[in-house]
This record gives sequence, C-alpha cells and structure tokens, in this order.
Amino acid sequence: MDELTKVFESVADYFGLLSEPTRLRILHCLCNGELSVNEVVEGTGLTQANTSRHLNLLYRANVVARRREGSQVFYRIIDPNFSDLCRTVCVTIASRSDMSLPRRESLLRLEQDLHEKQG
Amino acid sequence: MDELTKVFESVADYFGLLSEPTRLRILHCLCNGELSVNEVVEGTGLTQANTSRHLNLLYRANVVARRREGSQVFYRIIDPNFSDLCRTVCVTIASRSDMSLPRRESLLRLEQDLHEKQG
DNA sequence: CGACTGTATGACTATACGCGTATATAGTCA
DNA sequence: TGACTATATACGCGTATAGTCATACAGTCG
Repeated sequence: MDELTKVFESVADYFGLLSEPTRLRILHCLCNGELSVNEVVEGTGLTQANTSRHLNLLYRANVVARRREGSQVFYRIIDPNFSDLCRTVCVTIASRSDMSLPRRESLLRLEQDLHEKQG
Repeated sequence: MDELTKVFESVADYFGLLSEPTRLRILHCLCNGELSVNEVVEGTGLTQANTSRHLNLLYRANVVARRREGSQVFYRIIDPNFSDLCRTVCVTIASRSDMSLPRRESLLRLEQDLHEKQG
C-alpha cells in the first residue's frame, strides 16, 4: 500500500468522525464548553451508553480531550479545525436552493455558534 | 423531527461523502481537471462499475458536474468548498506526531495540489 | 440494422457501524 | 465493607453501503 493510500484513509477516517448526526450533535453541545458525560446526555437526549461510546471515539481520534474529576469525566473539544470544517460545510449546505428557509437559518445560526464559542 | 436534527443530517451526509478513501481518490484525480469515466478508472485503478457508482453519488450530491460528449461522460468538481475542506483536514492530520515523516510530506503535497489546481 | 465502445445499474455478498439492553468497572460516601 | 452514582463496555440486532459480476443502456460507426 503506497503512502497516498494511507493518506486518503487518514483523511477519510477524519471525515468519517463528522459523518454522523449523533456525533455532530454531541460536538455542538460541547461547543459551549467542557461538559460531563451526563450533561451531554441531558443536552442531547441520547442514551448514556451511546453518548459514552461516541465520546470515546472522538477521544481516541483526538477531537476531544477528557479529564477525570471525582467520579465524573469531563470532555472538551480540542481539535482546532473542527469549527472551520463545520463552518465551511454549513455555509455550503445553507446556500443550496433545495433547503427550506427555516432550515437555512438554523444552519447559519449553528455556524455562528461554532464561530463564537469555539474560536 | 426538529430543524436542527435535519441540519445535522445534512452536514453529516456531506461529510459522509468525503469519508471514503475511494471517493477521495477519485476527487483527487479530478482536481487536475475534467475527466471521462474511463480516464478516472485509469487514474485510480478502480473498476469501471465502482467508479461509475461513486461518480454518480458525487453528482447527485452536487460535488461534481457531468457533461456528455458523444459516448463519453466527463465529470468535474464544482463544489467550491471541497479544496478548503481537504486542506483543513490534511493540515490537521499532517501535524499529528503519530504520522511518519514521508506520509506527512505526502499529505502536504496533496494539500498543495488541491490548493493550486482547484482554487 | 449489427458490432463495438463507453457508461450505468440490478443482484448479490461482505462488512462496518450505530443502537439498545444488560452488565461491568470506577469512584464516593456511609 | 456495602450502597450508590458515574462512566465504560460486551453482546446481539438491524441497517447501510462498498465492492464484484453480469448485464443493460446509450452512442458511434460500418
């Protein structure tokens, strides 16, 4: 396997992390700052098991960092490019004509959130 | 289903397009300019069926455009943000310490290719 | 029309992965 | 230690999709 193949796999893996609505929801939640697992569960409405799984995945991929405090574990976004990526895609999608106006507005608000809260 | 859920799904779908090494390979191939299906097949080493399928997927998602000329069909990248996204991710991954130096250099060359050839 | 090339697609298999349930592990406090 | 809370993980299921093979479709040329 040549180097370029490995490169494509790395890049694909990275995009794959962002290709799940559930993970995007979690990351959007964490844009407000560091949260414990339970707080993410409450903020997203996901099950605890599912939340933990996705957070672990993001942790192993160095998208988020974790910090133990007593019996709780706090996660925070550390990938500096996350907001850039989301912003680019949000703008792309928001500019598509096949999207309802309310949904476009949701996207642009999301983009703004990411911009303000995460850098 | 609320608007934000739909937004996350749209964004996730978009990232999903870029989460396959095969599609990245095809898109990298097309960064040099418009190509027919057979030219992409030759450039990537993929089967004709597989290439056609992925091109169709990218076409339906408005990442590439297609143009018929005689019996051939030419594809070209039209998504203005594709190179931005790839560049961001390439730089992210290239800066990771767990990557071999040659692979890092491949990534940065790839990033440069995208930057120069596609805008 | 038939032969040929280029492209798309239907059928099928294999595999990856998200999810729910149940359970295990780790930490705190009595 | 045992009870309780917080988090992680093993197992099974269902689904989505990449890949291959064969074939269909479209266009060109004789």
